[in-house]
Amino acid sequence: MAVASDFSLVTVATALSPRERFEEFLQARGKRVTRQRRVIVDHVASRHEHFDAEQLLADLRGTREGERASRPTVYRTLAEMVGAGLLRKMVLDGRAVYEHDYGYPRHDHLYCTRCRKLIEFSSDDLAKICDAVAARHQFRVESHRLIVTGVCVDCRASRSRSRLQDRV
Amino acid sequence: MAVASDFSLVTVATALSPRERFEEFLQARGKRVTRQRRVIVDHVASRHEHFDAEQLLADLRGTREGERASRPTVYRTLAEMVGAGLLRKMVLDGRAVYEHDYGYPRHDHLYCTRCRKLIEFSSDDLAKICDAVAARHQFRVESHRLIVTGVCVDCRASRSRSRLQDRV
DNA sequence: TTGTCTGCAAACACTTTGCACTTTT
DNA sequence: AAAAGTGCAAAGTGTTTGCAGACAA
Repeated sequence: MAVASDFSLVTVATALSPRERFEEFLQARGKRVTRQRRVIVDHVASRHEHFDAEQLLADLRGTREGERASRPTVYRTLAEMVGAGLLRKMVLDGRAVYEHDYGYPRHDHLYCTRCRKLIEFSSDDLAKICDAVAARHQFRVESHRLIVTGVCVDCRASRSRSRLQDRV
Repeated sequence: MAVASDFSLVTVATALSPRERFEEFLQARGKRVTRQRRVIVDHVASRHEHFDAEQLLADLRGTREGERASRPTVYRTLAEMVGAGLLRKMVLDGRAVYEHDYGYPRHDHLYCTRCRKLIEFSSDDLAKICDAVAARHQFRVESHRLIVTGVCVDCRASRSRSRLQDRV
């Protein structure tokens, strides 16, 4: 899945590697650094695309024995990584999709309903709008999520392809 | 569930009642106007809050025989109402939540993670941002959805209440 | 009458959980 | 050794589907 790569340099600027950060997070709360957790963070860190639990599981199954993890462990570890601030979770078409959140600037998405591609973008004005609205309602903002749904350039060109059902 | 009611007057300005609009929609495509479909549109139209399938089902069960509908029929009819432009669907905490979309201006939401209340707001600037971003990516916008997550005034006041788990 | 709709039960996709065993600390 | 983690199988959610009988047109 294609992803805007303009942000990759930022990652380099991060002090700890995702794996280090995760281990620190685990140790800080008496959790253990297991083979499975290492395998999962490393695998996730090695790729920059959006992914879901099932994809990750399939990827790991494709690797050699000793680098795998069961479905429950994958789900449990993804949840921990979200807690550790390594991943962000969003729900799309009924299943959870994850993206990197460590060393990446906050951003939102354009979502193509035909090919299901996610295109990242960020907007300072958007944050201002959220703050202004929140202030008006005396609401304390923790985060926001904007998804702009439509059709991407590629799919506008090749309109032959049958449209996938919108299940937003 | 409390909802900003600033929009209610707009509803009055609508030409057809939700029920009429739905029947028109059904007839236009050879679908039938059944007792269940009538019961469901009427019930939904009689209330202005956000709701999910399970709530609607429970509400109908509380009414007298002859005004009920089975779970599959409720789900099927909600999907049709979305198709008819009567309802908008959004996914929150893992289940579909519906709100009126007929005669209501487009808006977005503040979502309180403590009491799970949805507060509506609308912003012209937001639409401009979406358009600008889309133009930059040659993306054709069909819709957008912004959810600002945080804590509402009421919950900020009564902080005693244990925080519900964030499952956005 | 004819074809759609309904309700039931069963199937679904995705995710979580109970528990005996394994591993890290 | 003690505590936490793993994998399996099973259980959950919320939602959808196959089908026989019910009903609108």
